[in-house]
Amino acid sequence: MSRRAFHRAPEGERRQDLIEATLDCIVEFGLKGATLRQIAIRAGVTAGLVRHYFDSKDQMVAEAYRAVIASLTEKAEAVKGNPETRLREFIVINLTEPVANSRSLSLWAAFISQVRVDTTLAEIHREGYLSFRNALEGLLEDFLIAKGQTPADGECRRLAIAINGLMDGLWLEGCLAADLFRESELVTIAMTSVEAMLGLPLTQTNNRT
Amino acid sequence: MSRRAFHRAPEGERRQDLIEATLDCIVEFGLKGATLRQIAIRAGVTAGLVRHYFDSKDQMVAEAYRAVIASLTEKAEAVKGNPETRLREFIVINLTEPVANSRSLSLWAAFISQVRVDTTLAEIHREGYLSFRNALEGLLEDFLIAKGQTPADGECRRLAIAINGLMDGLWLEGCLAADLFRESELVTIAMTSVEAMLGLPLTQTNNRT
DNA sequence: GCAGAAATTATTCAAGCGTATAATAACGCG
DNA sequence: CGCGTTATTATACGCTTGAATAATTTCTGC
Repeated sequence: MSRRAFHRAPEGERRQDLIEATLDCIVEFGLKGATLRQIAIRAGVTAGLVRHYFDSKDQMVAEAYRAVIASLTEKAEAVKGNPETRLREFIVINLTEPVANSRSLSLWAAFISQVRVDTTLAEIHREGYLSFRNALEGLLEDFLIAKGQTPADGECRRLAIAINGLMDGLWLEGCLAADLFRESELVTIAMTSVEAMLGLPLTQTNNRT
Repeated sequence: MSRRAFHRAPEGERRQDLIEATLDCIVEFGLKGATLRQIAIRAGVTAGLVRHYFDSKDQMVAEAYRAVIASLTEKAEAVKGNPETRLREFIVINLTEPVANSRSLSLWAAFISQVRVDTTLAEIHREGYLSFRNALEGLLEDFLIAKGQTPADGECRRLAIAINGLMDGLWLEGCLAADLFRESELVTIAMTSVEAMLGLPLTQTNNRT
């Protein structure tokens, strides 16, 4: 009787593989189809191994959610350049691959639908949302100040909410039905709309050709 | 040995009760927690009855999704009045109760996350989305024409996409974190933003005091 | 108020779930 | 090279799931 051959992976790597496999399964089979056995198959291990790396399946799923949030926000929070460029880049990043695609939406929706059920997930969510909106608010403040304006109290907050809403919504549309839009149509719409909301142009600067 | 007492309900009523119970369970326990037994408890019947009214649990869930879509769109599509009032009303309806609340979002997200998994749900979704956006596009066209404009080809489509995106996003924010916004703050933000995007004021008309 | 139809309950079933535990293979270190 | 550690597999367990079927109650029409 011979057992399956295997190799011992470094802890961090295996954990990441398991999380990635979890996300793959959620996308492909939904949250309820993402069983330990399916996840294990996807990760190329056996189901029992999960509990060697995580206290429970639920804990692994929560960490997988953290990974999703991170993948949705990390790029946008790392933009560099002058305020105008950063604001433009922020918009572009959030409305194009890899942030905007149907896989991201599937994952995001799967977890959001659990926020009411699982308080752990609810916390992870709120953290991510606030940090994202604060980043946008900072971007807007920098931009307005750079344009010589002194935004009134609460003005940046109001704009951040509105623009965040607009971008969430366009992101949603882009993820749900990418085929209904021409290439980069959503980015153009977002730029035009944000310009209208700010009452200022977002001229393309610093673009290398 | 005595069995549980019961009464025979009219077909339509019982079906509706079962669908309602299904949605309640999805909100409270998530899609994977919405089991036949839980649903039956909620509906005040026993689990076996479900298959007397539906071919399978999956079919019942699909019909429950149809009901959700209908509840999210029926009010907005019934607005009356002149174009400006209808546009205003459309915005208000979609950003206030009962369309905008955390229950709606939970349900919507639960189903959206399954769109990739279940082709039946995917069809129901696309139908609902397009009919909603078309309604908005018609509203915008009527409004612009009433304002003496002759919108260029594709202009209404572009505006409908952008405004639909904005409203989806604000709806999302309102559902996710209602406590972060003052009463009707989102409606105000939406109005201001739409005015900016259209380049036209949305004066409050026909309001009875 | 009885008979027949059918709505509802009760029970059973196989499959799949997450978890627990024991056996074993791989690797690092002397 | 062999030994101990532990990452990994394998197996078993108790429970829940959706579905199927049988038993029973309710209701309608006469």
